[in-house]
Amino acid sequence: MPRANDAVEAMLIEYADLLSILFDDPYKPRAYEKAARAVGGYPVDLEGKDLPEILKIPSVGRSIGEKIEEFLGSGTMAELEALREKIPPGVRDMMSIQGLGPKKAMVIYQELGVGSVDELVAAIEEDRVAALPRFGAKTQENIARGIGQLQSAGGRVKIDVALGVAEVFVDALSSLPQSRRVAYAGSLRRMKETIGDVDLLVAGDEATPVMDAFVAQPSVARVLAHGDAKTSIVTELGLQIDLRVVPEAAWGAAMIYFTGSKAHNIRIREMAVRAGLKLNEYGLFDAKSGELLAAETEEDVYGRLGMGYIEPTLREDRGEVEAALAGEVPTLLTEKDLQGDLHTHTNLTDGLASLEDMVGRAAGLGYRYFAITDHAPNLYMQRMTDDKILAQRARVAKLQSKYPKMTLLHGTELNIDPDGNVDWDESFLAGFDLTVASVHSHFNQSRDAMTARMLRAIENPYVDIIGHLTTRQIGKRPPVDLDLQAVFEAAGRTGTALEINSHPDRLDLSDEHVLWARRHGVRFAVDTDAHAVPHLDHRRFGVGVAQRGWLTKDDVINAWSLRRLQRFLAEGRP
DNA sequence: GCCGTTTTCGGCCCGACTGTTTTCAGTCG
Repeated sequence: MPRANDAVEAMLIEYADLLSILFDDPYKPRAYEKAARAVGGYPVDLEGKDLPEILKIPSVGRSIGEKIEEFLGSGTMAELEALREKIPPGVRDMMSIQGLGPKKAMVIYQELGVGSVDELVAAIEEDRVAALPRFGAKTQENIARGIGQLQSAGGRVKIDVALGVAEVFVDALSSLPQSRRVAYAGSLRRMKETIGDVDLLVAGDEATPVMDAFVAQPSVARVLAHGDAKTSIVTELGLQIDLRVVPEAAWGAAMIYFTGSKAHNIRIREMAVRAGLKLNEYGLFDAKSGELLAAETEEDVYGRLGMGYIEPTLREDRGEVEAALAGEVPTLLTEKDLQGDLHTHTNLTDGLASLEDMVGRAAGLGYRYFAITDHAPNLYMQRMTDDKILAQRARVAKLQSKYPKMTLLHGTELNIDPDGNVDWDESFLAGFDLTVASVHSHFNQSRDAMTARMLRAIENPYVDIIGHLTTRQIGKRPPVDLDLQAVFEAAGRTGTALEINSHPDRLDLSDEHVLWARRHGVRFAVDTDAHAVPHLDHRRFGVGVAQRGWLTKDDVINAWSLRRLQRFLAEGRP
């Protein structure tokens, strides 16, 4: 369930959208958007908070504060309701069409009486949009295409898909003689779980040949814009890619700008303005003299603003600017810190690879320990038995002699049944080096039942790690309904680790859940849940989530030494 | 609407591209 903050954020953004449609003043909606972001990123849950508490949120003044208070108390806000009376919700929906903003949406509504995307489609078919003042055939065509894009792709792709596309383009552009440096930036570099469009950056003196080579790539389906500094295309998959070419001397400033996030950029630009400076994609300048102060590396630019380097995964305006100013940016978990993987499967159950192949790849990754955690009997389709899992334990023990530098741990992935019970009795569970417990069915239980179920599993002394807590599958299955506050408190109190499942379809916990859970002292396990050898490399995505959740290696049990991990696993057992 | 060791009023992040315009508004990132 979303926090109250998320509901408030959505309310403020809707209000800002309606203001931008109805009025000309651009600053008022911007103030609401800014406040909305501040609320969304605010670490304290606003549920039940009074006005003095609300006013502690930056960018929230009396006017917005009172609206938030009203909304928290009544679930709605009178002035928002009043604006909703004036504008059908479909007009706001139209703003999600590429190329159609608040002003054009309002003209379409006022002049044509068109108040929904469906009605807009009809109006375009009748050629009525092109005839509007300051519209035209081109504009109508672009809106039509924007609608097509909105309805087909729906926008975002999963991070592994975007990364694959980005790497192809980076390779192609890197081979050009005009390219000095090539990199992807944007939300992909920040490791967001889904990617709306891919941002590419090339350093070079000649933009035109790079832009021409870009639009000539085989997977380009359509060119949206083609300029000297900026070009945008859409691939056959419907993924938009933006390319910017900048002078090499401005690489650092450009990387900061194109990595974002937008909120982060706004924060540091405001800081620059206040210091009498100007920051853009070409560098940091003295506002008066125009003198260039920093541009070549990201470190230079942040340094000149009085901050240390900020990792891309932190750049969301969730406190990283304040931390950097105070010199308190945490040293984030990296792939290299991971000493092992604690959730993996073999072909004894539903994995594709043999025990030997999985362990072989784990050794190749340089792990100091590695856990095999095949499914337990209560997931009946896996056909697990006591004899089979004990035979596997013997095989693991035998295989150990081949890997003197890596300790093999024999574990299992238990099934949390609807009542919160898991497979096997305590004496049998005591025989495992570690256990992961996860929900695999009955996703639609009530919030109360699901929370009780999860708490019971967390309290079980033989459960070491909760796997994929919410069971969401990105774009396919929603998360289960849970009282996360209660779950995180219990996990922190009992020392039950929560998994960050690294599979790009899951990424469960999400970054926001990690931020929330770590405030309760929760420990995490960044695991792959690998069902095949290549899945072991998904850890890069799990590490991305961990970084976005501000985790250091001290927070992550499989970044610890074997001794420390074993002490952690032993704690709480009878 | 918010905010202030340059400001309690007058600013508000900045630049590129498109389309419909004869100098710029709208949109996007």
